Amino acid sequence: MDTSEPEDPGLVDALVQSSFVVIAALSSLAAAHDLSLTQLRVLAILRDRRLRMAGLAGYLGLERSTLSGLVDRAEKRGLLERAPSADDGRAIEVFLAPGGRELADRITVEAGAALAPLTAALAPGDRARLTGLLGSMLEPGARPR
Amino acid sequence: MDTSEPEDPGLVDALVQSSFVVIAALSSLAAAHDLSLTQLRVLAILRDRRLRMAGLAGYLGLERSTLSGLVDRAEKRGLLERAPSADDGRAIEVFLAPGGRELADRITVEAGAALAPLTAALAPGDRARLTGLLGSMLEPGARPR
DNA sequence: TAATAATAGTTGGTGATACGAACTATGACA
DNA sequence: TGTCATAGTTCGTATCACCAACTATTATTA
Repeated sequence: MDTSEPEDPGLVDALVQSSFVVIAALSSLAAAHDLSLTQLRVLAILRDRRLRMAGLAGYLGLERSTLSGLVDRAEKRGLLERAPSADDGRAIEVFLAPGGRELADRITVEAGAALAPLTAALAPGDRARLTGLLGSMLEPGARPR
Repeated sequence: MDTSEPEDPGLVDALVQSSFVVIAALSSLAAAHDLSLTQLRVLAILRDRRLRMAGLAGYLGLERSTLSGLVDRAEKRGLLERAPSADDGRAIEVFLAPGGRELADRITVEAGAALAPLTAALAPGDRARLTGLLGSMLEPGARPR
């Protein structure tokens, strides 16, 4: 007699554990390039986007004030650039500087390698299945909060 | 003509994205209890274990010195307790204080709720499939690094 | 057994991260 | 035009995390 809402501690545990493992791998990859995990995220996000400070803060779930310092440091390192928005005199757009693009590309490759021990544990068919399941879990509207 | 190592940017992307979503949910859950993500992890880890400082640092991938302050603050809040090890006069064991156990239990429940939007997006059969796939991905020896 | 080395944890210094509040400048609107 | 809202920044504070140096205890080994 299964009631409506099935409890799934197994799935929650698996999600949490695998997430920590993935994040740990990315963190150490970031550290290898002297980046914080957040900076790595910024590079990844800006790989195919150009965002205003507030937009980037939204993606990251951070305050605008936090971003100021973050972008400052990344700009000083030649990873990001700032430019005033053409549409809005108050707004500032952030995008990858050449150095940032190069690093972002390299990190994308390295991330695949860093996670290979995980993905390689699955048969090709299972890899595709997992990709599909994660994808449908992330479908718009599903995000917590 | 598929060569030996299939590239799977789709899976890597899905893993990274879902991990960030899960971690963000846990972070905001932690913040709701005035905890950092690391402190939340400590509570979760010590839920069924009693560890020395170095052991806990190992689980978390942090330096021992980082743990000292972390445990200090948590101890001051009544979440953790320290006790000298019976076996080794140098070692100190850390474990949940009553307040920490209560909070850890509550957070376990809330984590399930926080991730419900994700897990609910899947049919029961898919939930089980996903749990299985993540589980085999995390099988011993698969961990990156 | 006495001297040396290794280990456990802490302390102190530094830099990055993140927040909130207060501030400036620009845009929206009434 | 005057008021209000928005975009970013700056400032102050607390946490997080690292490293190097230190104390205390345990292991080695000569």
